[in-house]
Amino acid sequence: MRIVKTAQERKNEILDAAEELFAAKGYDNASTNDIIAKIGIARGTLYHHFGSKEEILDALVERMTREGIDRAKTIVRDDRYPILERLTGILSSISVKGGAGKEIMEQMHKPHNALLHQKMQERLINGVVPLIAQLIAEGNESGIFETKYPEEAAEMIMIYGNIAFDDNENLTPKQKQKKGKAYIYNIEKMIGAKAGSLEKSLLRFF
Amino acid sequence: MRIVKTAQERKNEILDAAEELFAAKGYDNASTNDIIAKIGIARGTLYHHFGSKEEILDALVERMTREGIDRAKTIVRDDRYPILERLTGILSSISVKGGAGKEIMEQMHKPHNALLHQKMQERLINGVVPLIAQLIAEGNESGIFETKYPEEAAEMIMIYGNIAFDDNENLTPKQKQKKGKAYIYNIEKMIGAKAGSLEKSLLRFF
DNA sequence: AATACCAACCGACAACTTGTCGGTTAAGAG
DNA sequence: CTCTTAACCGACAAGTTGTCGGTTGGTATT
Repeated sequence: MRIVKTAQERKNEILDAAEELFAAKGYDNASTNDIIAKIGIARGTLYHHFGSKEEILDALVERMTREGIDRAKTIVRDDRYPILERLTGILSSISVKGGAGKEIMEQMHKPHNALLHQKMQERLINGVVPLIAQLIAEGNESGIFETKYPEEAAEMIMIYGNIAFDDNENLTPKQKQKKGKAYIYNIEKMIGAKAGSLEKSLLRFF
Repeated sequence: MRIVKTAQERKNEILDAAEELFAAKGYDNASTNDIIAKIGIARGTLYHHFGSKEEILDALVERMTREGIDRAKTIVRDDRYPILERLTGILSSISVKGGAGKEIMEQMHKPHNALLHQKMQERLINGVVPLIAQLIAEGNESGIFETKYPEEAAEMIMIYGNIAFDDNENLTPKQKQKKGKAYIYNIEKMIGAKAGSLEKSLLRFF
């Protein structure tokens, strides 16, 4: 008797396997055969649920980024907190962004994961940049920031943040800390925030 | 009678073909068979000159970036020009960076070129960031800039510049111009340059 | 409780990949 | 005129993705 599951269950099962395998071997080197072997299904079954290997990757990227983006959204909208706090909240969620998918993040900058990396980056940027931009614009109006280009500043913050805190395994803790400080310092200057205001607010998160 | 060429000649021939094919179809979708068919050599010949398909990519990336990096180096070292001019010189060479390899740049952000994209980015960053950092540090000493973190500011400038002016085909000229202005504006603020000084210097290039 | 339907499942197979390897040949050295 | 060797060749192994006709388990219908 063959085992039958709902499409949703099976899809998740496939994504779970893909996530592990892509993290361990990279997208290029993990084959669809590896996936089906891992969960014991036939080739046809895999392609019944996903149209191609890349479609699996897309679904996985979607699943991996959804949580982070949703969290960022709720942070931005929660006006119980001042703008500064909400901004630092997002920034810290960017550089942490590990949590569950930490090991995949660590593998991501490796060459054989270029596609995964690019797709995640694109989704994170599209999802989070508008949120940061909105916050900066708000801060602009309320007088705590001052910049002519909130949208572009947000892009710069997000893109750099995403790349710079990515391939950092070879840095000492001290270097990492310096890099983080410099990041905050540069952001403050760029959006015209009072020197030290972001850093101060960021400290409250730890 | 079979045609024999020097290793250098043959390698360039292979890289030429690879460049065209990767630009047209992407690295993933262009096969080694496409390459050897295009120049009429046998499989074994290709692998006599390059150890793997990825090695071809690496050599190609090296060839494509070498010229730009060399140019940036000479710009930085040429102290006949003031610091401001040298900095804007590099910046414009980043966002232009087209010239010969323009069409490949236009294809580069597409998904099937993620690896090429990543490798070029890495090389450009490693090659150019130290140059920008040095310029900023010099400007710092001479009093025209003011920042605590020249190195990190340089990273941010380069990384954002590289990504932002990359997938821009879908922007109107007007939007592009705004983006460019914002980029310069943000850099000025970040490195503590006098407002408008960079932009003014940049105009002299056109 | 028999019937019919269909989504989930299967695995052989086609068509392609990359990389290997033993053998061949042009061209220069001695 | 040989000898050596770097450049060259193409058949082949081992693997990859995606397809497709056919099977089967659950579920709705009567």
